[in-house]
Amino acid sequence: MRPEFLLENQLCFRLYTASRLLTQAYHPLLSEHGLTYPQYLVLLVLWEKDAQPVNDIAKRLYLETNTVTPLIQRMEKEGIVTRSKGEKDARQMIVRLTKKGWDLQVELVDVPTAMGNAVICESVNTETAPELFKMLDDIIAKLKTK
Amino acid sequence: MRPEFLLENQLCFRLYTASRLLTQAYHPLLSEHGLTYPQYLVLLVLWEKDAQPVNDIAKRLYLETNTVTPLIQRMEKEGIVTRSKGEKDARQMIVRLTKKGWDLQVELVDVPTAMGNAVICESVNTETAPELFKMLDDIIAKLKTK
DNA sequence: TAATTTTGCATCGTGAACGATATAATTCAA
DNA sequence: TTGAATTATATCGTTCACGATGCAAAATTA
Repeated sequence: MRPEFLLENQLCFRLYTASRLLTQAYHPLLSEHGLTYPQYLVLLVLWEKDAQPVNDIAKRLYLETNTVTPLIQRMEKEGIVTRSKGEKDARQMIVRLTKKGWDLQVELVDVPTAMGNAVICESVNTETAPELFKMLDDIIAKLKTK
Repeated sequence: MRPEFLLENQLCFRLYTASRLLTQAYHPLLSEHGLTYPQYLVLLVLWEKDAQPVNDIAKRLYLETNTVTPLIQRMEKEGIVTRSKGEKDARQMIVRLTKKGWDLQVELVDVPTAMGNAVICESVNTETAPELFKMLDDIIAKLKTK
């Protein structure tokens, strides 16, 4: 068999696996507060800047609106955000944090550090992380054609 | 806002995004042959060693059987694999490649190289790839508790 | 201004992921 | 050997992802 067909030689499989396992590691920390990982990502975006249209949130996460719309509708049902038509542009749906959405920022304050520690190992540490970030950023930049 | 809450500072988001975008890059190459990326992963496992029980395939991919079972059922429906009860252990479901499954190996022979080239950039190349692989492998090893 | 194109969002269908649960076969222990 | 625990797989429900499509509002162009 050609060596390229070996799972061990494939970058995508590593990214796919590492991503899934790390998301799984977030699970207990987030489900405790009724959140999924993609919902947590939306919160990160809104904590940074509240009252954004669906499209801006989607772009920030490199997702399509057909993924983000139902996701945010579920968050609305949970009372984490509100959705209301844009005043300047009636096509836009502006997403705003509720008090509950802001409160979650306090409740989840230790999550980033906990997750950072979860991956610290011989080859990935405060010294080498920038290199890893650079490589992943370059891969993302190369692949996002839109 | 605490800097840890910035999307830019989070490893998981990078892995999640890079994984999704790279899987999307596989899409045109695979859908042409009626395959999805996870189905392609199952083929990689079976090309390496045919006639494996569901559990071995799942373990190799770090997935649960409740993900792999329906996935393989779909592949069976497409005529890519067959499923039959294990003779030694009647609980096992042995998955075997059909002729169509083996033929796909020839049809997809250029995929690994094409995907490798798709991510080559300044910081990720033949020289630096081993470092990236090592870091991702260490992260995976640290996270797979089972 | 009227007609056309583009944009922003929503809906639908399909295929993962994955927690929870069920079932049958095997193994282990009393 | 019988009963209990374990193992291998399957099923179910929910939530992403994402291609395809639809629709209304806005922007562009004739």
